Amino acid sequence: MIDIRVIREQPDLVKTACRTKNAAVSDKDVDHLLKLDAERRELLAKAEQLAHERKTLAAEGKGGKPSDEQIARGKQLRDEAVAAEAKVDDLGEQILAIWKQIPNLPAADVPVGKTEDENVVAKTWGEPTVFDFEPLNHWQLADPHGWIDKERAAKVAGARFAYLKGNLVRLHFAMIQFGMEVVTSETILAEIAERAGLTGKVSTKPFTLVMPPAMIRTEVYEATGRLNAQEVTYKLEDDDLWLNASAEHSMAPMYQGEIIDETELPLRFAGYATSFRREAGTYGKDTEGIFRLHQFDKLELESFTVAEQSLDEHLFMVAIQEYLMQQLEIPYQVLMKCTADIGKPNARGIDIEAWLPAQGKYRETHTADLITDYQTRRLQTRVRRTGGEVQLAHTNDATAFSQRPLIAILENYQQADGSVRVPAVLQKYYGGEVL
RNA sequence: GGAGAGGUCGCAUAGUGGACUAGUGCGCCGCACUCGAAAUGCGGUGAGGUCGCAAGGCCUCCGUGGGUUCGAAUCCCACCCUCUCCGCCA
Repeated sequence: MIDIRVIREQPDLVKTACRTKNAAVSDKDVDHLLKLDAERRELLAKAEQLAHERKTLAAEGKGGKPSDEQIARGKQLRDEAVAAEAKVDDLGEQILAIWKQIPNLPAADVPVGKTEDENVVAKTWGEPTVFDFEPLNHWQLADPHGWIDKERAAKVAGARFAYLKGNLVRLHFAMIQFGMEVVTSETILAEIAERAGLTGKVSTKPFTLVMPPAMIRTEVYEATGRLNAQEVTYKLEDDDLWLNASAEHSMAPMYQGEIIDETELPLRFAGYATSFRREAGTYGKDTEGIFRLHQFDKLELESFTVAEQSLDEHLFMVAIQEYLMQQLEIPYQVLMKCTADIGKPNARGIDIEAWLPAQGKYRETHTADLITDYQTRRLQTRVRRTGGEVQLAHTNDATAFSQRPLIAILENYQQADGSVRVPAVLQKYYGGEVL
Protein backbone atom coordinates (compact mmCIF):
# COMPACT_ATOMS: atom_id res chain seq x y z
CA MET A 1 0.00 0.00 0.00
CA ILE A 2 1.08 3.55 -0.54
CA ASP A 3 1.28 6.19 2.17
CA ILE A 4 -2.25 7.44 2.86
CA ARG A 5 -0.81 10.90 3.44
CA VAL A 6 0.22 10.96 -0.21
CA ILE A 7 -3.37 10.17 -1.17
CA ARG A 8 -4.59 12.99 1.07
CA GLU A 9 -2.02 15.54 0.02
CA GLN A 10 -1.48 14.70 -3.65
CA PRO A 11 -4.65 13.02 -4.88
CA ASP A 12 -4.02 14.08 -8.47
CA LEU A 13 -0.66 12.31 -8.48
CA VAL A 14 -2.35 9.18 -7.21
CA LYS A 15 -5.14 9.39 -9.77
CA THR A 16 -2.62 9.76 -12.57
CA ALA A 17 -0.74 6.71 -11.32
CA CYS A 18 -3.96 4.69 -11.21
CA ARG A 19 -4.70 5.65 -14.79
CA THR A 20 -1.24 5.05 -16.24
CA LYS A 21 -0.95 1.72 -14.44
CA ASN A 22 -4.39 0.54 -15.60
CA ALA A 23 -5.38 0.07 -11.98
CA ALA A 24 -8.83 -1.07 -10.93
CA VAL A 25 -9.29 2.28 -9.17
CA SER A 26 -10.96 5.28 -10.77
CA ASP A 27 -10.69 8.97 -9.92
CA LYS A 28 -14.08 8.59 -8.28
CA ASP A 29 -12.78 5.80 -6.05
CA VAL A 30 -9.92 7.99 -4.89
CA ASP A 31 -12.31 10.85 -4.12
CA HIS A 32 -14.57 8.42 -2.29
CA LEU A 33 -11.64 7.16 -0.24
CA LEU A 34 -10.76 10.72 0.75
CA LYS A 35 -14.33 11.41 1.78
CA LEU A 36 -14.46 8.23 3.87
CA ASP A 37 -11.10 9.09 5.39
CA ALA A 38 -12.23 12.54 6.48
CA GLU A 39 -15.41 11.05 7.89
CA ARG A 40 -13.51 8.38 9.73
CA ARG A 41 -11.14 10.82 11.36
CA GLU A 42 -14.03 12.92 12.56
CA LEU A 43 -15.73 9.88 14.10
CA LEU A 44 -12.43 8.70 15.50
CA ALA A 45 -12.16 11.86 17.58
CA LYS A 46 -15.57 11.11 19.09
CA ALA A 47 -14.74 7.46 19.71
CA GLU A 48 -11.49 8.42 21.41
CA GLN A 49 -13.28 10.93 23.61
CA LEU A 50 -15.70 8.20 24.71
CA ALA A 51 -12.82 5.81 25.37
CA HIS A 52 -11.23 8.48 27.52
CA GLU A 53 -14.40 8.95 29.56
CA ARG A 54 -14.75 5.20 30.05
CA LYS A 55 -11.20 4.95 31.26
CA THR A 56 -11.70 7.78 33.72
CA LEU A 57 -14.87 6.19 35.04
CA ALA A 58 -13.22 2.78 35.39
CA ALA A 59 -10.41 4.39 37.42
CA GLU A 60 -13.01 5.76 39.80
CA GLY A 61 -14.14 2.22 40.50
CA LYS A 62 -10.84 1.25 42.09
CA GLY A 63 -12.43 1.23 45.58
CA GLY A 64 -14.40 -1.84 44.54
CA LYS A 65 -18.01 -0.75 44.93
CA PRO A 66 -19.29 1.43 42.14
CA SER A 67 -22.58 3.17 42.77
CA ASP A 68 -25.68 2.39 40.75
CA GLU A 69 -25.26 5.71 39.00
CA GLN A 70 -21.70 4.87 38.07
CA ILE A 71 -22.75 1.51 36.67
CA ALA A 72 -25.57 3.09 34.70
CA ARG A 73 -23.22 5.76 33.35
CA GLY A 74 -20.69 3.05 32.49
CA LYS A 75 -23.25 1.02 30.58
CA GLN A 76 -24.33 4.05 28.63
CA LEU A 77 -20.77 5.02 27.81
CA ARG A 78 -19.99 1.45 26.80
CA ASP A 79 -22.90 1.29 24.38
CA GLU A 80 -22.01 4.65 22.85
CA ALA A 81 -18.35 3.69 22.56
CA VAL A 82 -19.11 0.32 20.98
CA ALA A 83 -21.37 2.02 18.42
CA ALA A 84 -18.79 4.70 17.64
CA GLU A 85 -15.98 2.19 17.30
CA ALA A 86 -18.08 0.00 15.03
CA LYS A 87 -18.61 2.95 12.71
CA VAL A 88 -14.92 3.79 12.74
CA ASP A 89 -14.00 0.18 12.00
CA ASP A 90 -16.55 -0.07 9.24
CA LEU A 91 -15.20 3.06 7.56
CA GLY A 92 -11.69 1.73 8.07
CA GLU A 93 -12.58 -1.43 6.17
CA GLN A 94 -14.19 0.51 3.36
CA ILE A 95 -11.09 2.69 3.13
CA LEU A 96 -8.77 -0.31 3.15
CA ALA A 97 -10.72 -1.99 0.36
CA ILE A 98 -9.94 0.93 -1.96
CA TRP A 99 -6.52 1.70 -0.50
CA LYS A 100 -5.28 -1.84 -1.16
CA GLN A 101 -6.10 -1.46 -4.82
CA ILE A 102 -4.15 1.74 -5.32
CA PRO A 103 -0.90 0.85 -7.06
CA ASN A 104 2.55 2.06 -6.13
CA LEU A 105 3.54 5.34 -7.76
CA PRO A 106 5.81 4.83 -10.75
CA ALA A 107 9.32 6.26 -10.54
CA ALA A 108 9.96 9.39 -12.59
CA ASP A 109 11.83 7.60 -15.37
CA VAL A 110 9.25 4.88 -15.99
CA PRO A 111 7.82 5.31 -19.50
CA VAL A 112 4.09 5.92 -19.60
CA GLY A 113 2.29 3.33 -21.67
CA LYS A 114 -1.05 1.63 -22.07
CA THR A 115 0.17 -1.86 -22.95
CA GLU A 116 3.38 -3.84 -22.81
CA ASP A 117 4.02 -2.80 -26.41
CA GLU A 118 5.13 0.52 -25.04
CA ASN A 119 7.98 -0.93 -23.02
CA VAL A 120 11.27 0.64 -23.99
CA VAL A 121 14.41 -1.22 -24.98
CA ALA A 122 17.07 0.44 -22.87
CA LYS A 123 20.03 -1.60 -24.00
CA THR A 124 21.03 -4.49 -26.20
CA TRP A 125 23.98 -6.73 -25.44
CA GLY A 126 25.56 -9.08 -27.94
CA GLU A 127 24.38 -9.91 -31.43
CA PRO A 128 21.67 -12.43 -32.28
CA THR A 129 23.42 -15.76 -32.68
CA VAL A 130 24.18 -16.66 -36.29
CA PHE A 131 23.89 -20.25 -37.50
CA ASP A 132 24.88 -21.80 -40.81
CA PHE A 133 21.95 -24.16 -40.43
CA GLU A 134 18.29 -23.80 -39.49
CA PRO A 135 18.25 -23.56 -35.68
CA LEU A 136 15.82 -25.75 -33.78
CA ASN A 137 13.69 -24.65 -30.87
CA HIS A 138 14.36 -25.95 -27.37
CA TRP A 139 11.79 -28.73 -27.36
CA GLN A 140 13.00 -30.01 -30.71
CA LEU A 141 16.53 -30.05 -29.32
CA ALA A 142 15.36 -31.78 -26.14
CA ASP A 143 13.26 -34.41 -27.88
CA PRO A 144 15.91 -36.88 -29.09
CA HIS A 145 17.44 -36.94 -25.60
CA GLY A 146 14.17 -37.17 -23.71
CA TRP A 147 15.09 -34.08 -21.68
CA ILE A 148 11.51 -32.83 -21.53
CA ASP A 149 8.54 -35.16 -21.14
CA LYS A 150 5.29 -33.27 -21.07
CA GLU A 151 3.02 -36.07 -22.27
CA ARG A 152 3.65 -38.21 -19.22
CA ALA A 153 3.58 -35.13 -16.99
CA ALA A 154 0.13 -34.37 -18.39
CA LYS A 155 -1.07 -37.83 -17.39
CA VAL A 156 0.17 -37.25 -13.87
CA ALA A 157 -0.45 -33.57 -13.24
CA GLY A 158 -2.08 -32.09 -16.31
CA ALA A 159 -1.08 -29.54 -18.92
CA ARG A 160 1.84 -27.18 -18.33
CA PHE A 161 3.83 -29.62 -16.26
CA ALA A 162 6.98 -31.38 -17.33
CA TYR A 163 9.42 -34.02 -16.33
CA LEU A 164 12.84 -32.47 -16.85
CA LYS A 165 15.26 -35.30 -17.30
CA GLY A 166 18.85 -36.35 -17.73
CA ASN A 167 21.48 -33.81 -18.68
CA LEU A 168 19.01 -30.95 -18.75
CA VAL A 169 18.65 -31.42 -15.01
CA ARG A 170 22.42 -31.48 -14.69
CA LEU A 171 22.58 -28.25 -16.68
CA HIS A 172 19.94 -26.67 -14.47
CA PHE A 173 21.90 -27.33 -11.33
CA ALA A 174 25.16 -26.23 -12.97
CA MET A 175 23.51 -22.90 -13.76
CA ILE A 176 22.10 -22.57 -10.25
CA GLN A 177 25.52 -23.43 -8.77
CA PHE A 178 27.06 -20.73 -10.90
CA GLY A 179 24.40 -18.21 -9.84
CA MET A 180 24.91 -19.04 -6.19
CA GLU A 181 28.64 -18.57 -6.51
CA VAL A 182 28.23 -15.13 -8.10
CA VAL A 183 25.76 -13.73 -5.59
CA THR A 184 27.65 -15.01 -2.56
CA SER A 185 31.04 -13.67 -3.67
CA GLU A 186 31.89 -10.24 -2.35
CA THR A 187 34.73 -9.98 -4.89
CA ILE A 188 32.47 -10.63 -7.86
CA LEU A 189 29.74 -8.34 -6.49
CA ALA A 190 32.32 -5.55 -6.11
CA GLU A 191 33.37 -6.10 -9.71
CA ILE A 192 29.75 -5.97 -10.88
CA ALA A 193 29.15 -2.77 -8.91
CA GLU A 194 32.23 -1.21 -10.43
CA ARG A 195 31.20 -2.10 -13.98
CA ALA A 196 27.77 -0.61 -13.35
CA GLY A 197 29.22 2.61 -11.95
CA LEU A 198 27.75 1.81 -8.56
CA THR A 199 30.95 1.60 -6.55
CA GLY A 200 30.45 3.40 -3.26
CA LYS A 201 26.72 3.63 -3.93
CA VAL A 202 25.82 0.04 -3.14
CA SER A 203 27.09 -2.42 -0.59
CA THR A 204 29.12 -5.38 -1.80
CA LYS A 205 27.69 -7.56 0.94
CA PRO A 206 27.06 -11.09 -0.33
CA PHE A 207 23.57 -12.54 -0.55
CA THR A 208 22.67 -15.18 2.01
CA LEU A 209 21.42 -18.39 0.42
CA VAL A 210 17.92 -19.37 1.48
CA MET A 211 15.57 -22.27 0.90
CA PRO A 212 12.30 -20.65 2.01
CA PRO A 213 8.90 -22.14 2.77
CA ALA A 214 6.97 -22.81 -0.42
CA MET A 215 3.63 -22.18 1.28
CA ILE A 216 2.34 -18.95 2.67
CA ARG A 217 -0.60 -18.04 4.87
CA THR A 218 -3.40 -15.98 3.41
CA GLU A 219 -2.89 -13.01 5.68
CA VAL A 220 0.82 -12.87 5.01
CA TYR A 221 0.48 -13.43 1.28
CA GLU A 222 -2.05 -10.62 1.07
CA ALA A 223 0.29 -8.30 2.88
CA THR A 224 2.98 -8.85 0.27
CA GLY A 225 0.58 -7.55 -2.36
CA ARG A 226 1.35 -10.62 -4.45
CA LEU A 227 -1.64 -12.84 -3.80
CA ASN A 228 -3.51 -13.22 -7.06
CA ALA A 229 -6.02 -16.01 -6.66
CA GLN A 230 -7.60 -15.38 -10.05
CA GLU A 231 -4.60 -15.77 -12.28
CA VAL A 232 -1.54 -16.89 -10.39
CA THR A 233 -1.73 -18.38 -6.94
CA TYR A 234 -2.71 -21.91 -6.01
CA LYS A 235 -4.71 -22.44 -2.81
CA LEU A 236 -4.44 -25.52 -0.63
CA GLU A 237 -7.92 -26.75 -0.01
CA ASP A 238 -7.70 -27.97 3.57
CA ASP A 239 -5.35 -25.35 4.95
CA ASP A 240 -5.07 -21.61 5.12
CA LEU A 241 -2.09 -21.83 2.79
CA TRP A 242 -1.13 -20.92 -0.76
CA LEU A 243 1.72 -22.23 -2.88
CA ASN A 244 4.29 -19.53 -3.49
CA ALA A 245 4.62 -18.23 -7.02
CA SER A 246 8.17 -17.11 -6.34
CA ALA A 247 10.68 -17.34 -3.51
CA GLU A 248 10.21 -13.59 -3.32
CA HIS A 249 6.75 -14.13 -1.90
CA SER A 250 8.02 -16.02 1.12
CA MET A 251 11.18 -13.92 1.56
CA ALA A 252 9.52 -10.50 1.47
CA PRO A 253 7.50 -11.22 4.63
CA MET A 254 10.47 -12.71 6.54
CA TYR A 255 10.84 -9.63 8.70
CA GLN A 256 7.15 -8.92 9.08
CA GLY A 257 6.46 -6.89 12.21
CA GLU A 258 10.15 -6.40 12.94
CA ILE A 259 12.30 -3.34 13.32
CA ILE A 260 15.69 -3.99 11.75
CA ASP A 261 18.73 -2.12 12.98
CA GLU A 262 20.20 -0.02 10.18
CA THR A 263 23.65 -1.48 10.83
CA GLU A 264 22.36 -4.84 9.56
CA LEU A 265 21.40 -3.43 6.18
CA PRO A 266 21.30 -4.27 3.41
CA LEU A 267 19.73 -7.63 4.17
CA ARG A 268 20.29 -9.67 1.04
CA PHE A 269 18.91 -13.10 0.30
CA ALA A 270 19.15 -15.47 -2.64
CA GLY A 271 16.26 -17.88 -2.28
CA TYR A 272 15.90 -21.13 -4.16
CA ALA A 273 12.36 -22.40 -4.37
CA THR A 274 9.97 -24.27 -6.56
CA SER A 275 7.42 -21.76 -7.76
CA PHE A 276 3.83 -22.48 -8.72
CA ARG A 277 1.63 -20.45 -11.04
CA ARG A 278 -1.87 -21.09 -12.30
CA GLU A 279 -1.22 -19.19 -15.54
CA ALA A 280 -4.95 -18.60 -15.92
CA GLY A 281 -5.64 -16.43 -18.92
CA THR A 282 -2.59 -17.65 -20.80
CA TYR A 283 -4.33 -20.52 -22.55
CA GLY A 284 -2.80 -21.09 -25.92
CA LYS A 285 0.29 -19.04 -25.12
CA ASP A 286 3.67 -20.72 -25.09
CA THR A 287 2.09 -24.12 -24.83
CA GLU A 288 5.09 -25.99 -26.14
CA GLY A 289 8.34 -26.56 -24.34
CA ILE A 290 9.09 -25.30 -20.86
CA PHE A 291 8.72 -21.56 -21.32
CA ARG A 292 5.52 -21.32 -19.33
CA LEU A 293 4.83 -24.06 -16.81
CA HIS A 294 2.73 -24.31 -13.69
CA GLN A 295 5.83 -25.23 -11.75
CA PHE A 296 9.46 -24.21 -12.03
CA ASP A 297 12.53 -23.83 -9.88
CA LYS A 298 14.11 -20.45 -9.45
CA LEU A 299 16.93 -18.67 -7.67
CA GLU A 300 15.57 -15.30 -6.64
CA LEU A 301 17.20 -12.23 -5.09
CA GLU A 302 15.50 -10.22 -2.36
CA SER A 303 16.85 -7.33 -0.37
CA PHE A 304 15.84 -4.93 2.36
CA THR A 305 17.27 -1.44 2.34
CA VAL A 306 16.37 2.12 3.27
CA ALA A 307 14.63 4.68 1.08
CA GLU A 308 17.75 6.41 -0.22
CA GLN A 309 19.35 3.15 -1.25
CA SER A 310 16.60 1.16 -2.85
CA LEU A 311 16.95 2.61 -6.35
CA ASP A 312 20.68 1.85 -6.44
CA GLU A 313 19.97 -1.60 -5.05
CA HIS A 314 17.51 -2.10 -7.89
CA LEU A 315 20.08 -0.98 -10.47
CA PHE A 316 22.60 -3.28 -8.83
CA MET A 317 20.27 -6.24 -9.15
CA VAL A 318 19.86 -5.49 -12.84
CA ALA A 319 23.66 -5.30 -13.12
CA ILE A 320 23.90 -8.73 -11.48
CA GLN A 321 21.37 -10.13 -13.93
CA GLU A 322 23.28 -8.68 -16.85
CA TYR A 323 26.52 -10.09 -15.49
CA LEU A 324 24.98 -13.56 -15.25
CA MET A 325 23.76 -13.42 -18.83
CA GLN A 326 27.02 -11.99 -20.10
CA GLN A 327 28.95 -14.76 -18.41
CA LEU A 328 26.68 -17.26 -20.13
CA GLU A 329 27.33 -15.29 -23.34
CA ILE A 330 23.67 -15.14 -24.22
CA PRO A 331 22.56 -12.12 -26.27
CA TYR A 332 19.91 -10.11 -24.48
CA GLN A 333 18.13 -6.83 -24.27
CA VAL A 334 17.19 -4.78 -21.23
CA LEU A 335 13.63 -3.63 -21.21
CA MET A 336 12.41 -0.66 -19.27
CA LYS A 337 8.84 -1.67 -18.54
CA CYS A 338 6.18 0.97 -18.97
CA THR A 339 3.57 1.98 -16.39
CA ALA A 340 1.05 -0.55 -17.70
CA ASP A 341 3.47 -3.45 -17.37
CA ILE A 342 5.44 -2.94 -14.14
CA GLY A 343 2.76 -4.28 -11.85
CA LYS A 344 0.82 -2.85 -8.97
CA PRO A 345 3.48 -2.96 -6.22
CA ASN A 346 6.28 -1.68 -8.44
CA ALA A 347 7.78 1.75 -8.65
CA ARG A 348 10.04 0.56 -11.44
CA GLY A 349 10.45 -2.70 -13.31
CA ILE A 350 13.12 -4.03 -15.62
CA ASP A 351 12.99 -7.18 -17.71
CA ILE A 352 15.88 -8.93 -19.30
CA GLU A 353 14.98 -10.71 -22.47
CA ALA A 354 17.24 -13.34 -23.96
CA TRP A 355 17.61 -13.95 -27.66
CA LEU A 356 15.82 -17.13 -28.71
CA PRO A 357 17.02 -17.97 -32.24
CA ALA A 358 14.23 -20.40 -33.10
CA GLN A 359 11.58 -17.81 -32.25
CA GLY A 360 13.66 -15.07 -33.78
CA LYS A 361 12.94 -12.77 -30.88
CA TYR A 362 13.91 -11.73 -27.41
CA ARG A 363 11.92 -13.38 -24.64
CA GLU A 364 11.74 -12.60 -20.94
CA THR A 365 14.11 -14.52 -18.67
CA HIS A 366 14.56 -12.09 -15.78
CA THR A 367 12.62 -9.42 -13.95
CA ALA A 368 13.83 -6.86 -11.43
CA ASP A 369 11.37 -5.00 -9.24
CA LEU A 370 11.73 -1.83 -7.20
CA ILE A 371 8.93 -2.07 -4.65
CA THR A 372 9.93 0.81 -2.34
CA ASP A 373 7.80 0.66 0.83
CA TYR A 374 4.68 -0.71 -0.87
CA GLN A 375 5.01 -4.16 0.72
CA THR A 376 6.60 -3.16 3.99
CA ARG A 377 3.80 -0.76 4.92
CA ARG A 378 1.40 -3.66 5.35
CA LEU A 379 4.07 -6.06 6.51
CA GLN A 380 5.30 -3.50 9.03
CA THR A 381 8.94 -4.25 8.27
CA ARG A 382 10.80 -1.26 9.55
CA VAL A 383 14.31 0.05 10.07
CA ARG A 384 15.72 1.86 13.05
CA ARG A 385 18.05 4.42 11.56
CA THR A 386 21.32 5.19 13.31
CA GLY A 387 19.77 8.46 14.48
CA GLY A 388 16.98 6.51 16.20
CA GLU A 389 14.22 7.26 13.74
CA VAL A 390 12.01 4.35 12.66
CA GLN A 391 11.17 4.14 8.96
CA LEU A 392 9.61 1.61 6.64
CA ALA A 393 12.17 -0.62 4.93
CA HIS A 394 12.33 -0.79 1.16
CA THR A 395 12.29 -4.09 -0.70
CA ASN A 396 13.76 -5.13 -4.02
CA ASP A 397 13.50 -8.40 -5.79
CA ALA A 398 15.00 -9.83 -8.96
CA THR A 399 15.42 -13.12 -10.73
CA ALA A 400 18.88 -14.65 -10.59
CA PHE A 401 18.05 -17.75 -12.61
CA SER A 402 14.71 -19.25 -13.43
CA GLN A 403 14.47 -22.22 -15.80
CA ARG A 404 13.98 -19.99 -18.82
CA PRO A 405 17.71 -19.36 -19.33
CA LEU A 406 17.99 -23.10 -19.97
CA ILE A 407 15.90 -22.49 -23.06
CA ALA A 408 18.25 -19.71 -24.12
CA ILE A 409 21.26 -21.97 -23.56
CA LEU A 410 19.76 -24.82 -25.59
CA GLU A 411 18.81 -22.61 -28.48
CA ASN A 412 21.90 -20.39 -28.61
CA TYR A 413 24.43 -23.15 -27.99
CA GLN A 414 23.01 -25.71 -30.43
CA GLN A 415 25.16 -27.29 -33.10
CA ALA A 416 24.33 -28.61 -36.55
CA ASP A 417 24.14 -32.20 -35.31
CA GLY A 418 21.54 -31.29 -32.72
CA SER A 419 23.94 -31.42 -29.82
CA VAL A 420 24.30 -28.50 -27.41
CA ARG A 421 27.54 -27.06 -26.08
CA VAL A 422 27.76 -26.15 -22.40
CA PRO A 423 28.54 -22.45 -21.80
CA ALA A 424 32.21 -22.14 -20.79
CA VAL A 425 31.40 -20.70 -17.39
CA LEU A 426 29.13 -23.64 -16.53
CA GLN A 427 31.47 -26.42 -17.65
CA LYS A 428 33.18 -26.87 -14.32
CA TYR A 429 29.82 -27.26 -12.59
CA TYR A 430 28.36 -29.41 -15.33
CA GLY A 431 31.39 -31.61 -15.66
CA GLY A 432 31.63 -31.57 -19.42
CA GLU A 433 31.58 -29.45 -22.56
CA VAL A 434 28.63 -30.90 -24.44
CA LEU A 435 25.18 -31.68 -23.22
C1' G B 1 -3.10 -36.32 14.94
C1' G B 2 -3.58 -37.06 20.83
C1' A B 3 -2.29 -35.32 26.07
C1' G B 4 -0.12 -31.52 29.05
C1' A B 5 2.50 -26.71 30.01
C1' G B 6 3.24 -21.90 28.35
C1' G B 7 3.33 -16.84 25.17
C1' U B 8 3.75 -9.70 29.54
C1' C B 9 8.21 -3.50 27.21
C1' G B 10 15.18 -5.02 23.59
C1' C B 11 16.28 -9.40 27.37
C1' A B 12 14.77 -11.51 32.14
C1' U B 13 10.86 -11.44 35.43
C1' A B 14 6.32 -9.62 38.71
C1' G B 15 1.34 -9.24 37.97
C1' U B 16 -5.09 -14.32 38.47
C1' G B 17 -11.08 -8.56 38.12
C1' G B 18 -10.54 -1.86 40.05
C1' A B 19 -3.64 2.15 42.62
C1' C B 20 -1.73 -1.78 35.79
C1' U B 21 -2.18 5.16 33.64
C1' A B 22 1.93 -2.49 33.40
C1' G B 23 6.19 -2.79 38.59
C1' U B 24 11.37 -4.48 39.14
C1' G B 25 16.28 -6.00 37.36
C1' C B 26 19.57 -6.06 33.17
C1' G B 27 20.74 -3.49 28.81
C1' C B 28 20.78 1.29 26.45
C1' C B 29 20.87 6.98 26.50
C1' G B 30 21.78 11.56 29.24
C1' C B 31 23.60 14.11 33.53
C1' A B 32 26.51 14.35 38.17
C1' C B 33 31.03 12.72 40.62
C1' U B 34 36.35 11.90 38.17
C1' C B 35 42.48 14.14 35.16
C1' G B 36 40.03 10.01 32.59
C1' A B 37 37.54 5.50 33.40
C1' A B 38 35.22 1.95 36.53
C1' A B 39 31.96 1.96 40.47
C1' U B 40 28.04 4.86 42.37
C1' G B 41 23.91 8.32 42.26
C1' C B 42 19.95 10.89 39.62
C1' G B 43 16.84 11.19 35.34
C1' G B 44 15.14 9.00 30.84
C1' U B 45 14.12 4.72 27.80
C1' G B 46 8.71 1.14 22.72
C1' A B 47 5.34 1.15 18.42
C1' G B 48 1.01 2.92 15.86
C1' G B 49 -2.96 6.43 15.33
C1' U B 50 -5.21 11.18 15.98
C1' C B 51 -5.62 16.54 17.22
C1' G B 52 -2.18 20.71 17.24
C1' C B 53 2.03 25.96 13.85
C1' A B 54 4.42 24.16 18.10
C1' A B 55 4.84 22.77 23.09
C1' G B 56 2.08 19.01 24.04
C1' G B 57 -2.73 16.39 24.67
C1' C B 58 -5.63 12.10 23.88
C1' C B 59 -6.56 6.96 22.05
C1' U B 60 -4.82 1.91 20.87
C1' C B 61 -1.28 -2.17 21.62
C1' C B 62 0.33 -7.70 27.47
C1' G B 63 0.53 -13.95 20.85
C1' U B 64 -4.13 -13.00 17.33
C1' G B 65 -9.42 -12.47 17.00
C1' G B 66 -14.05 -12.61 19.51
C1' G B 67 -16.94 -12.62 24.24
C1' U B 68 -18.36 -11.65 29.63
C1' U B 69 -18.17 -7.09 32.92
C1' C B 70 -19.67 -0.48 35.08
C1' G B 71 -14.28 -2.09 34.71
C1' A B 72 -9.93 -7.38 31.64
C1' A B 73 -2.76 -8.54 31.18
C1' U B 74 -6.04 -11.15 34.72
C1' C B 75 -12.32 -14.69 33.46
C1' C B 76 -14.62 -17.48 28.91
C1' C B 77 -14.31 -19.22 23.53
C1' A B 78 -11.64 -19.96 18.94
C1' C B 79 -7.16 -19.75 16.43
C1' C B 80 -1.66 -19.13 15.93
C1' C B 81 3.06 -20.15 17.91
C1' U B 82 6.70 -22.43 21.49
C1' C B 83 8.06 -26.43 24.84
C1' U B 84 7.37 -31.72 26.98
C1' C B 85 5.45 -36.61 26.13
C1' C B 86 2.84 -40.15 22.76
C1' G B 87 1.70 -41.56 17.65
C1' C B 88 3.31 -41.11 12.52
C1' C B 89 7.29 -39.92 9.38
C1' A B 90 12.26 -38.08 5.13
